[in-house]
Amino acid sequence: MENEKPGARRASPQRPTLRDVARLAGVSHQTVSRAINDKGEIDPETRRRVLEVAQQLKYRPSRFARGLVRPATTTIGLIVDDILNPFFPELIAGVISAAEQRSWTVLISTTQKSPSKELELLRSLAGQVDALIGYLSQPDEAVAAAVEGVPLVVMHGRPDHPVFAAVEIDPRPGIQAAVERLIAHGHRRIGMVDCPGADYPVRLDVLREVAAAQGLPEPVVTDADQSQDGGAQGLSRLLKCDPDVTAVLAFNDIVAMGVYRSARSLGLSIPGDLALVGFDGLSFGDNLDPPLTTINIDKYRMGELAVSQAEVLLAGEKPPIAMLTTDLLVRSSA
Amino acid sequence: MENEKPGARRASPQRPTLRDVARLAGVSHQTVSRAINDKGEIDPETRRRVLEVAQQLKYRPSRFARGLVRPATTTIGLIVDDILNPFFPELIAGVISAAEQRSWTVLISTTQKSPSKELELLRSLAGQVDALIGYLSQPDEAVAAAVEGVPLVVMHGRPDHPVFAAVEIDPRPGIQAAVERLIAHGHRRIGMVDCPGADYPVRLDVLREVAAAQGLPEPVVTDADQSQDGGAQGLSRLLKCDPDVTAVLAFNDIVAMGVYRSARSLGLSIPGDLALVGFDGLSFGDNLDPPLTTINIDKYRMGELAVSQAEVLLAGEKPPIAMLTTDLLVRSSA
DNA sequence: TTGTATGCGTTATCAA
DNA sequence: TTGATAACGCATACAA
Repeated sequence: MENEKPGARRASPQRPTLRDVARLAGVSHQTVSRAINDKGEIDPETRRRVLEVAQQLKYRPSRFARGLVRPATTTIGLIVDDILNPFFPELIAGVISAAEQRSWTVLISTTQKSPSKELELLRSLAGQVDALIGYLSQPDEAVAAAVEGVPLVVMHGRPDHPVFAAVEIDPRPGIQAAVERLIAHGHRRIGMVDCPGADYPVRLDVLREVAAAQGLPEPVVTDADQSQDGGAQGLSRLLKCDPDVTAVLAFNDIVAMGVYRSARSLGLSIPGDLALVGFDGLSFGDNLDPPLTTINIDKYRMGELAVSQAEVLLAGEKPPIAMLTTDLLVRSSA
Repeated sequence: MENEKPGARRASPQRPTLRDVARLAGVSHQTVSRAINDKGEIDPETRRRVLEVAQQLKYRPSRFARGLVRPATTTIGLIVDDILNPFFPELIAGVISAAEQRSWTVLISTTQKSPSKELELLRSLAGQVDALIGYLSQPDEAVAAAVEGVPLVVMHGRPDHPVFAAVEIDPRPGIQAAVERLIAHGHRRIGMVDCPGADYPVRLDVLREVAAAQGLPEPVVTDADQSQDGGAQGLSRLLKCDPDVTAVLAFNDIVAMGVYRSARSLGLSIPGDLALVGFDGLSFGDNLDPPLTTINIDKYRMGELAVSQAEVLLAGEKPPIAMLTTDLLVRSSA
């Protein structure tokens, strides 16, 4: 019996299917499948003909239908704050590389500093992937609700969450080394341009502890926006609070760049008048004048670790927090 | 008739399906579907029960099965050279934003400067997306074979290809403005640290034309690797060729950073002894000392344009090349 | 309110 | 070498 409506039943501009090709080539859809997938058991001539028709129809297999039938390929989603911050590309590179090793594919999205979009993005991505990795800012409960059971690895630096896996940064070794170096250079009054709420364990707390342990006076602190402008304003505020500060720890390298600018306009030389230590170990810090001494994080490794965590999650277990250490990358600003 | 093997038929650790949940909840799979998708026609109580079972089973709908049945969502793949080069994150941001506006999802991959992986990546990605956008280095024929009919937008700067769509950068306005500025500052002998093969239209050619049109002597050129080291070596080679060069155009900002370093070690001040113009308009150039004057490309817009091109391709047409202009971003190095 | 039957586009099995 | 036929997991008419 002939089918009345070959392909006319479908909504207008739809993609051709295996059956469409089959019909036009006068074979069964199964034969087309053989041709497309280069299976052996097929006459070279029919193969050629089928392929020709397929090309003419611009046939392309549906990834959904394939996914349904073929052995599972795992896909992970990665959400970052702001891809323009050089911190993330390195992290992303680590994630991609680790995923590639496992033949996973990764889907990347960014909220571009608009935290309001985070939940929505999380929700939409959660429907498309097997696991998620995120540098997030929304509250854990909201996040948990949004991902609805999809395994999630967080890197946002937060206390332990019951179901998420996490990779965290231990700022202590780096801060310890930085403080020791500052002391060795005669500094005692340390200031910090902080960006509260964005880190855990909290860098400032660690700085205070280390300073206290070394017999230093309580560090002077000012809160700033996580940006160059924030850093610039932060330094002038810091100096207004306490003009005797001779060394500054910036929340991160971006903030540190603001400190450079501010120092320059204040007529302060680095490291002569002011020693400066950044945080993150961004490579471009090496091109600042003078090159920025900074507490380094292995961002690439961080991405790799996140993928490992996701792997464990996917296996149905909850891994312990993956800890990443820090060290001091000595350049010239301190 | 009872089914003998409820779920035992499947390979061991497989994901639960709608039917598994249905069985455990003692309802039909259809009812489960209703509960999961929050359809109205369902008793709140059974809904609750079903959801509970689903959660307990850690049920998550298959994205493939959904994709098969639901109205199509389009996914595009983006391949870049090297996500660590700050040029790309901006471009990526543009792509993501434009895709988001269309409710498309983006799959990002990078070859990390390993061109050999490019074709393989292309092939694998081609199977997972509806269209591709790529900053590629392999020959067009090889690329065409790899993507096998998947619509592709290229940004690698190459002569027109019969089936790919393209977005290209017109370096002329920027170079014109740069040369004029250099002339206004008394420069006549211009050098270029070039990275041949990576651009089209070729920046060097344009520079030559512009210089000639302005009655300047033929620019001195040296070929360099597209990296900081390349830039550093490039400058010393350039100066060895012609010690009278007073102004340099770098192939891009990364190369320009190498020029800075080299100039510093040569005891040359910028812009006093040597005027320097970069290419790309990377934002970090503003933090160099002195801030880098550079020929700017709107990278974000470039990403947006690529998505538009993809959209046209997806509609079955081949769009004309999208041209992106350049301008001079005057900072202080020239 | 709930269940039955059907189809989405592909691959795999098995018979012709 | 080819072609029926049956999954894959889900959603949606339509029937109960």
